[in-house]
Amino acid sequence: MENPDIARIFYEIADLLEIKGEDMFRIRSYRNAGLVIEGLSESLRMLYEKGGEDGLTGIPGIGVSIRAKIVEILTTGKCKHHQELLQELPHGMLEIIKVSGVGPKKAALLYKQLGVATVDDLELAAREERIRNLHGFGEVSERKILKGITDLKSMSRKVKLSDALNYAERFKEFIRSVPGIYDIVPAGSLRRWKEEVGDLDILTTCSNPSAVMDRFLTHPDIKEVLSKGETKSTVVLKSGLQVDLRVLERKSFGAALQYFTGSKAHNVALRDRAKRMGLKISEYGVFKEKGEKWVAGRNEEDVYKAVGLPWIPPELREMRGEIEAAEEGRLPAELQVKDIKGDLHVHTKESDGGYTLEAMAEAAMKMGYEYISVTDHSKAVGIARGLDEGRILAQIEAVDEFNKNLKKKGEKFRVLKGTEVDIRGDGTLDHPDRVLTKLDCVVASVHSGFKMTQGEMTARIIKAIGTGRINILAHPTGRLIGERPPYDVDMNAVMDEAKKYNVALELNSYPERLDLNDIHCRLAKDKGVRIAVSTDAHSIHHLNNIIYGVHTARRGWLEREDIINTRPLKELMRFLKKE
DNA sequence: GCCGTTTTCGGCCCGACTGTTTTCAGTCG
Repeated sequence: MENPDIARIFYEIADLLEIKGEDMFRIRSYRNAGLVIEGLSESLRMLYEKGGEDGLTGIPGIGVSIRAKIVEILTTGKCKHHQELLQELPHGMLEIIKVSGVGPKKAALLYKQLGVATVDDLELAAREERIRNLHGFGEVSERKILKGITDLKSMSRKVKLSDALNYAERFKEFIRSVPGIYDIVPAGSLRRWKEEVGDLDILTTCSNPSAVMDRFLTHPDIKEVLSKGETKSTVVLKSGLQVDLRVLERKSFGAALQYFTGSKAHNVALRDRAKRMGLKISEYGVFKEKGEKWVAGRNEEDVYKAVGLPWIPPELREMRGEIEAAEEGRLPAELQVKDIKGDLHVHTKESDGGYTLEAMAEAAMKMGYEYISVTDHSKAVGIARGLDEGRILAQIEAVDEFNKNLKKKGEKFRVLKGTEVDIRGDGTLDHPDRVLTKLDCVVASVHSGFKMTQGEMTARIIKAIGTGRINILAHPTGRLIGERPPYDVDMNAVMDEAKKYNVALELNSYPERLDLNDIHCRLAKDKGVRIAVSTDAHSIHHLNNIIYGVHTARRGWLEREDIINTRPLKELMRFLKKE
């Protein structure tokens, strides 16, 4: 049982209690516990193994009762309270409330009156027009339920951050032409740079609100308008992505931006704090004197200032201790793209890249970098035309030659001799030592055998680290967002070993990878393990993906000092030589 | 169920939109 499994149990308890109509605040506690657990950087299982029940104390939102349930789940694999609730209410109820427009109250009524216990029951009841006669329902709600079921079945997955950014840009362009417009800003999880985005929240301020709304609703990508009002409309695009548009007065822009950026948990905590200070925060501003007097809201800084906090970067607003850190003045310094001095994971035409060494270097120089490390695949990755010993030795010569020419021209830029050497199934490396010792930067990674058990995979990677020949462990979990889950590896053990052998873990900036993720980055920081933010570029254009890595690093609370490729070349070389 | 710069009891974030109602409950974010 790992954190996501435990969180799911608490979410289900919350849902089931809500259907039963129990106390709202108790329900919120369970849901909040789920949120908190999902956001933890350490595994509850590990904490419990290390420190017993005491190891689980002090986690905000986890009190005596929920802590006992966590222990119960960790030791027995189950939670009695959860099981009992599932005895009382059919499991299908958890699915029914996922149908848009059907919440816990309606689900309970449908179950009580019509015996609807599954989504299939619900569909049948709607088709047979049995729902319209219930109190609080009508023909329209019946139709909506049928539609909600269809949508649920064809539910489009979340979209990748990079795709969401593209959509947001297109809407910005589209709305920009409306006269009297001041601001158009994407908020929500996109502004927090979350790796996947469920829906798009766009915020506008305008002297003519209805014109913005009218324009928005005519966007050609819209498949369906879910709701429309004077200040808020919701649509679904042909791609299945949901987009919300809010129109506000300029006076409220900061408060609205704060509110719509979320996360929800962060906002709840912030509002709670405001309340304790005799203030009220809404999307319209910060108010005092029983919500009568507007005191702030024009910009975000003012909102945070009103509750005695410095501005908190959006990437940190996940309720992972950012409010306490803000209060104590220990928020991480924001990593900037310009802090990155070079890219340590770059492919060329020699393996599966699209450009020559010279072209990649030139592109990197244009970005203002001081160095790149050329890291083509090794022979085991046949599909990528991985390099054997002869070819990598030739590449080493080519790099030396290229650097010599740079020097002649008075350029300070340097190309590091590198490899992305394959970690074979048995944990050995796919180049011999006599090759690896000739290189400046050895990046190692797993490209096969993803189905190994956790024990096997962890041993494999630890063995590779233990060779002492590796500088960077690339895409450490192997996941592809929305396509392939991470392989099963004990990241705690890998990090401990990496620290011991001066190996940095990569934060791969490919939008499909973002591997390490934010939570693992935070764990690495806590453990003092170094990170390399690289792009794994296969083309000159991919070098720009560094932005995704930088913002993910921010989400993981990483600062410049935690990242090896923020160092100038000389200092970087000291790390690579394990000095 | 959690939590505490007024509290170990008594609070707990706030507002928009919809459909079914004749003033509001439910849902959603």
